Amino acid sequence: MINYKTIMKEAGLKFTRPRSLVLTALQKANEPLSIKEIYKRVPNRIDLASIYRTIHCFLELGIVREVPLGEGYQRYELVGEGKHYHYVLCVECGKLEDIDICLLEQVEKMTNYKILSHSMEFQGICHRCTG
Amino acid sequence: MINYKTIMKEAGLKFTRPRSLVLTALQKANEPLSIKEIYKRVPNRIDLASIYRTIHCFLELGIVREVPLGEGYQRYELVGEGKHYHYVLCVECGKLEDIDICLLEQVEKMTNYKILSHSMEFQGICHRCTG
DNA sequence: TCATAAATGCAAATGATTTGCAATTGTGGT
DNA sequence: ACCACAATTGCAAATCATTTGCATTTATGA
Repeated sequence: MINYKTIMKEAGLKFTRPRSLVLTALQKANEPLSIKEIYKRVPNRIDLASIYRTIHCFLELGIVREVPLGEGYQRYELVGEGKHYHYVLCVECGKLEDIDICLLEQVEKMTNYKILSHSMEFQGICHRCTG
Repeated sequence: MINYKTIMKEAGLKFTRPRSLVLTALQKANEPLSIKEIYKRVPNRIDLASIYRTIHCFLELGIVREVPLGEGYQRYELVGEGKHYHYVLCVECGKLEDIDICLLEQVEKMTNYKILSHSMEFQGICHRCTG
């Protein structure tokens, strides 16, 4: 179990109510959430600006990663311990599935870069929608 | 050599001056361009809205692909014949390099989706900036 | 050359994200 | 438990990317 409060304390940041609520929303979700979706899932209507600020803070801490699905906005998900996902979005029915591949290490070796973040998302038509 | 004029004609679209100029800008570029960069590189100041519309048209025709680098806007590049690229962006110095890997077929098999588009971009720190 | 649908430019609208600032709230020390 | 203070919030307004409506212009094929 990751102790987010400790992570934030060590970074000299406060563990505030809005931050806690955003974490909970992300933990409960079973897919990456947009800012608006987080907004809707958080009780007591936290301000949108605070959610944006919270997410940026989490991105810097490495708690959260960005999932760009080409929808015109970003989605975010908890990084969790080690393992992470990539997604296929069906552009017909909106279904989102995760794929279990990642090239991180391969790319670090190929490029000689220290990779900080990456995205690898696919858009297509799922088996059912293809007919 | 790809004949863009023919492609467009066959799709029932006009090969207009703005479209031609956007194509030229993309052909001359050695990296994916943002809408603003295209705007700046096109002579005679085509309207921004026309560039957006042109790019959408090219995306539909499959002439152009979207390259999301997490910069807050999109970049676009010509698809060319067959081969395409993925990128690593150095967040320190802004250098952009391409990587020669692609998982398209592997993912189509794994997921049983018809993949229409995908992104796979990396952000990190290049060898020189790491020191 | 002409007719006509398609495309453009302009200005205004939209949607996502950011920012300034006064009011509020965790946190560490007492 | 209380205080002091910096960090954070909420609100409203600003910004930036992208889209849209509409009157005017422009390729295209007859």
